Amino acid sequence: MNKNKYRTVDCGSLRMSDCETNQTLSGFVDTVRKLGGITFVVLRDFYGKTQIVLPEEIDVSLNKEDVICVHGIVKERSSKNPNMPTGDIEVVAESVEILGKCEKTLPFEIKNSQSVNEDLRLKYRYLDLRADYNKNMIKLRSDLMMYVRNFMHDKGFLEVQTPILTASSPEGARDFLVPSRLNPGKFYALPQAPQQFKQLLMTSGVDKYFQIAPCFRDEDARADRSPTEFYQIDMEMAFATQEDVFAVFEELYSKIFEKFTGVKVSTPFKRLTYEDAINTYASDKPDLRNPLTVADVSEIFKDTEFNAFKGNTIKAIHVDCQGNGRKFYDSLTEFLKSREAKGLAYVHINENNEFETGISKFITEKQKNQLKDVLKYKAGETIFFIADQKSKAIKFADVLRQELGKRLNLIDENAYNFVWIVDFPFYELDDDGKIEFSHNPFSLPQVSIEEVKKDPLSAKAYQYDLVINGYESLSGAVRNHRPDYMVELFKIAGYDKDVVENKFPALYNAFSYGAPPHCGAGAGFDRLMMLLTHNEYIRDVIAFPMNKNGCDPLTNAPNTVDKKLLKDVHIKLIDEE
RNA sequence: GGCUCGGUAGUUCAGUUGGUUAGAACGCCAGCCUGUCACGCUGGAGGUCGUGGGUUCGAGCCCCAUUCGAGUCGCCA
Repeated sequence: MNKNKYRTVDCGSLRMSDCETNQTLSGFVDTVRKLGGITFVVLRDFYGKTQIVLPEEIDVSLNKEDVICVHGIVKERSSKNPNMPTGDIEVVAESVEILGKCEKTLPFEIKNSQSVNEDLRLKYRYLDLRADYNKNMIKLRSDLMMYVRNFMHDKGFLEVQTPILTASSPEGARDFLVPSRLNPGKFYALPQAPQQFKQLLMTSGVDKYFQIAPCFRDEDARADRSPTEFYQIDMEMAFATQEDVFAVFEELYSKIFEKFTGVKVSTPFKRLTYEDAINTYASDKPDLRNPLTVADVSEIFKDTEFNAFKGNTIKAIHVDCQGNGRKFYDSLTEFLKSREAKGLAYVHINENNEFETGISKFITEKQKNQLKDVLKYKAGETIFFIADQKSKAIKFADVLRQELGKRLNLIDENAYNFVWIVDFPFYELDDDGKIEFSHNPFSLPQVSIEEVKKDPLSAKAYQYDLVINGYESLSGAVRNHRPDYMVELFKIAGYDKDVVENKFPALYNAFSYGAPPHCGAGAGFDRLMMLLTHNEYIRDVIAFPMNKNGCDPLTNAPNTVDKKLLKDVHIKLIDEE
């Protein structure tokens, strides 16, 4: 804070030792309490709050959120407020100047803004941000960004800024397009990630790169997904391996979580192969705070007479649900059906280890014993079954596992669980049974090209995610730096050499001049903020977020533009009749 | 694009089988109040019930359409 005519001290600093000193404070009027001749005003700035006393002689009419400047003497309070850091003192005003009057009726009460309709909050975001929780968020975000920058810089990473206007790439999400005035009919695209540029930097000989990079994707929003733009901690290392990337993030994240939440995080983080994650948790981003596991019991029921099970993949979860009545099961079934599952079968295990209720009459003694071997269930538990075609059975088992965790309070909300998901398959079959890239075509297979050709579907990629509390928080890979491999790998997925050359000319050409092996990752910065603040909504960790439909009610973006501007960029709108 | 939920005072919400003048809390305005700190007390202003149509003697409530918002599925490596 600068000392000047507006203030000699901020609103969070005065203590008993400052008593009898003359001070000048400026800030926003937080509350006004008038008691006859004497008026108490709580003055608020970014740093705190201080009570101001206006004696009867001072004739000024103040409203909430007026911006004022107060000169006065610090006095010990006759009745102190232990809930305020400055609660031992108050400033007895000698003069009050109104610097900025709050003339209009406030659209909402600032300290209650969290319960207000979000569109209204966004329209008046500048008022919403006056609230303490938002100021704390902005401060934390700034501190976190500085911490990451310092850490990466200290580790020898260079922050390199990559273009915001670049070329549209055929992979991944829908691009945001920007028309070119100088090149009629052509468009820039905003980058979905600096992926190509960071790999080009490696080819240029930059050894360690990072950037807190804006990324743009024109896709629909979710509570945890911003509809337009978000930030990534993007990094890449030359002559490095997967282990080197893991080491950077294990140190960075354990330090961040300890510094900003006080929670100790032990390293190295647990690792799960993609295959194990799917088999044990029915998800490639499992929340491991949830103790439930999913078992595949399809084999046990291969000769079943129960119609819903016949010919299907069957996943089972066993858990103690005692104390919950019929309503619990009905509502759970209802929930799964709302996600388009066909239904939810279950059996209870009574004290004598006998199956009862639900579908127990369809389960033979032999099947029961086999279930005991696989699930190791206990008396009093319930076994839930999901039966569907394989991909759906996995999907709904994941939904069920998460929902049981939530409804049975099995998740410690204050804990953080880190897990690396590794060994993603390089290829997978699409719905038509055709081989396609499962993650992206630019990672390196873990086996030789000859072996990939022999059995593409069992080839694993050096591709990894970091999952924190069920959020995919980082994704990365050891990249393929060999143009000859690129051609071969695209061929397996049914693409010719010229597809590689034409769609990814910069990378393909660059790699043809000798490229170092390199690897890296992109880690979601907004997601990290959400985890640190235990926030479910991504908009709550962004200073000026957009609404679900990619609109900003504050600036009215996106909006229509002048015809001349459109003409300049050679765009003609299709008129809607 | 699909599904679910919602739109009533400045804000958050209530509003019975469709029935008198649409309510509460907070906020706002005025008055009283010299130690409050979510100050208190008294009084007051404030409503196109998202929009359009329909059913009905009568609609905030029922029906249809539409619009805006949230959540979710698709989508997002």
